[in-house]
Amino acid sequence: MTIQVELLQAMRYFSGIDAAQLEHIRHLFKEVRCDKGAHFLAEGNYTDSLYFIISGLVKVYKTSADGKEQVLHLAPPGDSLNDVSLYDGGPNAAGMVALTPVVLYAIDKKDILRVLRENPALMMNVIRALAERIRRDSNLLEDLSSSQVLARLAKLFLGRYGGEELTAGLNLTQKDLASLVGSSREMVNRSLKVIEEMGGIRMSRRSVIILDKDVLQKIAEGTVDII
Amino acid sequence: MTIQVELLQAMRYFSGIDAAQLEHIRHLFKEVRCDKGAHFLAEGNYTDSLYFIISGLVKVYKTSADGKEQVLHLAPPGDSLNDVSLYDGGPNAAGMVALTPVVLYAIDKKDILRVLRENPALMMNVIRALAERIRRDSNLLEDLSSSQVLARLAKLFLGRYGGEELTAGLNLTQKDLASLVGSSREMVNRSLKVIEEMGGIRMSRRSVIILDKDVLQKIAEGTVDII
DNA sequence: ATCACATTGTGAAATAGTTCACTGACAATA
DNA sequence: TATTGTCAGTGAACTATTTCACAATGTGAT
Repeated sequence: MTIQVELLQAMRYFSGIDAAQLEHIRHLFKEVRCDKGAHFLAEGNYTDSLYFIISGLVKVYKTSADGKEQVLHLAPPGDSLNDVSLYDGGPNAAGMVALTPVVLYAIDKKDILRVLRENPALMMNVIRALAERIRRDSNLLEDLSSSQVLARLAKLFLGRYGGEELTAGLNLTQKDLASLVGSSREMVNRSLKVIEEMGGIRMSRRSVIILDKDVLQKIAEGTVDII
Repeated sequence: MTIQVELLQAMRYFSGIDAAQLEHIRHLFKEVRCDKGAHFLAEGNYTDSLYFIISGLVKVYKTSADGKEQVLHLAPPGDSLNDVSLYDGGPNAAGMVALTPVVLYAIDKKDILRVLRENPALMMNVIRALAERIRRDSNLLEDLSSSQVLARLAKLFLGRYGGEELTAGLNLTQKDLASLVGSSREMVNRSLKVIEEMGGIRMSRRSVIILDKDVLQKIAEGTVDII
């Protein structure tokens, strides 16, 4: 339950901030542990904390009126969670689930806002982090509206989406993949088969092994015709 | 060509910043005028300026490999442009076109960064502005991947997208509407007819008049079955 | 007024993706 | 080991959307 300064330094927010300063604020954080599968933050609610991912992987998603889920991001360690509602005062903009066991450091809204105000270097870090996220989101947006499922899946495997490359240990189901690329489970299943036949991946239960990035690259570009 | 402090105060970045401070930095801005239709910022280029919209409307868009355009935002006066590349150091994340004659105030990257560093209140404004944008983008993202064209069009007319309600004076073509909702011109044409028949809008060349928001609301929710 | 051009309207064919319905495979646990 | 439940595979019907092709309409420039 002790908050470690070295772990804080690995967060995007605190990169380049010196240990002495972090030493002063470490007491403001609380460690939170989530089991795999835990929905620890619900869309639409008001949660007055900011979270940092120390370890594990978090799925950030939105659910539409008709129940369809769209994954916005697979957040790896170093990422912050729930920034948006903190800074714009609105409700939580997305839901979060732990895809693996997750360790978070949590800090109260009022505390982090105070710390920020007193620390311009930190604010610049936040600004950069938010800017990177906007770029990522708008790339995803463009992609979702232009390329087709096959290409989107290939891009996913190339690590173009969540920022993290998908590894074998993730244990994502085909349904998960579907909501990552904004499609249906069946479509993902069929597309995976195609990519497998082309030698890009090998499928097995709850995991996909990447075999040939060049093949994926070609599929991602839509250069390939499927017959 | 004179930069006016009162106009600066109307920008999201400078809201709540007092006139005396703005007086000190006004000399850093340059006024830029764009004709309607001018593509004044290209995606992928490096442009070391931040822009503020004083008047007019700017279309912010991305173009995919196969030439399809997706509109990210219709930016109204008060908005800043090109923030992302400024803060993350990457190339321009989107292209920009003036949809009307536009007046911008431009400031050099190094200048605005210096001003920011010296002014924590300003930084907090930036953080809030970026957070609002992330929320907007992720709503758009969810929407594009879930609802269908008819519903997306209705939402567009309800002002749920670009943040601004579409007015008659905009002179958008059906092709423009298509790239706003991520669809094709023909599909937009047919959908507009449907909405018109239901009494939600009245169409005329290059403009759409909103007649009945309740009808639009129902269409947006997907409550309506089209026969 | 006329010509050229951009915009709009529309049918029909093609396509991508969804949904449904069901089967088989696997894994956990009782 | 039997049972239960989740996950993966797959055909078939259906739906939304795109694409193509072309006609009609309006607009601006000369």
